[in-house]
Amino acid sequence: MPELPEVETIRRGLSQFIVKKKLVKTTILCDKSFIGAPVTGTVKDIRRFGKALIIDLDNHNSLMIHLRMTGQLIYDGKERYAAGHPSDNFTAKLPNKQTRVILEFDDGTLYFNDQRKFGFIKALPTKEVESDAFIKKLAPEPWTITVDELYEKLQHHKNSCIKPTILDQTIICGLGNIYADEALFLSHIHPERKCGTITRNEAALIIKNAKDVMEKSIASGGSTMATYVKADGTTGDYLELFANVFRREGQPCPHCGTKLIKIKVAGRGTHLCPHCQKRSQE
DNA sequence: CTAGGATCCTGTCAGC
DNA sequence: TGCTGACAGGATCCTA
Repeated sequence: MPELPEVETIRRGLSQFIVKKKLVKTTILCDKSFIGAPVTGTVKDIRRFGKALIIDLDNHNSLMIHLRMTGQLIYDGKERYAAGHPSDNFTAKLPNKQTRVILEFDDGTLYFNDQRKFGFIKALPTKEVESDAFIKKLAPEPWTITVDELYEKLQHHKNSCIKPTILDQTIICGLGNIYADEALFLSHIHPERKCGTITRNEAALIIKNAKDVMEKSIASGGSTMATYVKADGTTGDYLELFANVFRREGQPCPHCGTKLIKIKVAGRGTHLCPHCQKRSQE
């Protein structure tokens, strides 16, 4: 799914199209993709908490949207704005087989597509957004978390591997599978290092690099979800240009030239340089 | 309490 | 061509 930078990019992009527009009708094509009762109203603002988007209406109702692994938001109006999990749906005719919810506005239609149905749209009163079970648990993002807070949390999970721990949104918020691998690579930390072995300086490094890699992605417009057309006519993923290690197994490490490898850590595909990221402490 | 694995669901791809 | 298993940019639930 889109991680924090992609969701932030969607927030900014979608705001251009639906703020001040009126949501007039909701069509639910998959029951599990919409929680609560449909609402109508004019969009006042779009907020983001971690990887969740909140669309606030002017009548104290809100829609919380989480794209999870394969969610997409495609606004079809005078022009089309498409974002989320990259696929042909961005340019396809809509609705289609993967369309789960259709939100009709006064000047366009917002399609919520989600191949695996893990994502959802939830209607709730605006005042209950911040006390929502998911939102409430979120840890601070890399821009606001302190080194002390992350370091202390890692000590509470001293026997867990560092990678799945920084994917936990209640530990540090915003990282997903791509940016976790990228941040650990830049920090020269092996994804299977036990949290108990991570030093205070290394915790600081993880925060700094998570921030750097996500800022770089936001600055380039959530580059990892966009596609471009290569000289030979085939499409490429900006992710290929952006990532140092993600989906680059077999290629040389940009730092030392060693072949990058892919392993499995806590069930997730994990990319690293076996030379730059040592399992044992220096 | 932690840590690990299974699970939700659909689709694609590699290998036989 | 058809089948099978592995895998997938997330998060929760269950078990030991």
